[in-house]
Amino acid sequence: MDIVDVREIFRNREQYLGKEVTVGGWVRSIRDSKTFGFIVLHDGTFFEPIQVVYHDALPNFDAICKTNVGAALIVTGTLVATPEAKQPFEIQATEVVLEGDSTPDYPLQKKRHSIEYLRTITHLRPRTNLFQAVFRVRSLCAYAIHRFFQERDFVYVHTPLITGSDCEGAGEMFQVTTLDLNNIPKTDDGKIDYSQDFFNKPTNLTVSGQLNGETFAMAFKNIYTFGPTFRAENSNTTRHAAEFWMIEPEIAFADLKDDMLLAESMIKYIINFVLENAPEEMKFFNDFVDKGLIERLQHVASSDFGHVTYTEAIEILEKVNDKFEYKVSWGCDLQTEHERYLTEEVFKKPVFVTDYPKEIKAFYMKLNEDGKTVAAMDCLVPGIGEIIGGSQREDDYDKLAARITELGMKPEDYGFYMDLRKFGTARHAGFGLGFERCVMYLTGVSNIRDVIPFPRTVNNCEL
RNA sequence: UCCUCUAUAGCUCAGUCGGUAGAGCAUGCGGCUGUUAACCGCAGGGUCGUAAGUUCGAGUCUUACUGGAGGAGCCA
Repeated sequence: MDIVDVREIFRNREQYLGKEVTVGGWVRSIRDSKTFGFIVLHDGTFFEPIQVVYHDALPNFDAICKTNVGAALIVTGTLVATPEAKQPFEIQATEVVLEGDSTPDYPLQKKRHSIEYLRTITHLRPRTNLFQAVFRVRSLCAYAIHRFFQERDFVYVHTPLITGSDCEGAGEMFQVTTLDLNNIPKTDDGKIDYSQDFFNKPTNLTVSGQLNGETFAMAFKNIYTFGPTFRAENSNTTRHAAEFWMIEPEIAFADLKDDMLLAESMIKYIINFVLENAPEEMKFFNDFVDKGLIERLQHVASSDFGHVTYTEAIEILEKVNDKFEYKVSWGCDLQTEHERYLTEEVFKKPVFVTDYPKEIKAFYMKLNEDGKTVAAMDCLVPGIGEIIGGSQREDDYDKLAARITELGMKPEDYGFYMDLRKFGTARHAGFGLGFERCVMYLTGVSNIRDVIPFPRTVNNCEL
């Protein structure tokens, strides 16, 4: 018995029509009349389910009628075209084998459930239309990102998840320790004795692979990282998670313009790849999650992203300051409401905001000639806000050392990072793309918890 | 962490002015020869998130707590 994927049947239907097929899947819906019944079977390989018709000629007809939603079945029968009906074809069953039954209290019923309810059944929600579509697109999106960089000969670098560097400074970190928290060893002066910890010093989960990535960029020229990232921030929003994935390319002999070109072509590549390879899923999002999604993505993929400097952006925003709860002026950080106004009202497409005041950006960003701004860029997209943050890196040893000192940090804590500026420094740039935010943008799904298979947020670490 | 909203049947919700609980779907049983979240009939199903308070009486009013949602900050 060769079980064929439903995807294979839909994609090569002519080859299967009129022939006997065997499929294995889970019951989405089942209903019976006196002498026959219908099963909507979904096998996970394709967004659309396949309809099975079973008659009372089957020896186990009564048992099939009692089958519950969610049960696993293996069905053999003839594939018949149904041009008059809603579905293109169906299987006239000659054999229905109950692989594993379900029960009447199966939490997914053949009706619409709220997304919040589905969130409470993390282990079952992948069986629903919405999450089938989300997680197939997530998978394709990851593949598209690897393809994009590999086609351009970027080297994929696995930067460490456990870091002993306490100088990443991008948010709260999760500490990693093997110390017995019920009996913490102390030194004579009462501090925690990390000499007894696994790594002989305090360690944390990474909040960014960028600094490590830079070392490889200064060896391989073009590299990217793609891996999990951890932030212990107490944020409770639709777009923050404690564990998320990030893509961080780093390119040498390149400046901020090259960086933005890379970011823009990457976003367009991902959009085109997903539209081409998940048409059914994208149509579903367009119809039921975010009307106008496909048109918007196609528009983004075929037009140039907007560009505006921070200073210009402030000028634009100051003219409509009465719209905002937080008034803008040069030097202030852009709030969510300002970012949304820029990308949703002014540009109506993704826009790069560049050259921010150095005070509101990280220490490693390249100081511009004006001495006031740095070569930073944020890419803002409608509906999500910041999806990419990047910069050209400060490659001048003395300027970087001065900036580190200016911020009250110690250059000696950044030994390896300073060495890169000492031994053959070169201009270089990079950015970080929030993978989940990218999936949200592609699908129109508005809560990050619904694009992560097993989301970890404050107070929530199920399964 | 702050602000706002919210919690009633397995699910989605209604419940008026404070007077001891209702619908649809789902489930069970019966009917139906082509359904599309099938349809028709009958039935079962509730400590109204938790704890206190006001009241003759609380799903309804008050307070606290817990969970959920949205917004803000932080960021990707």
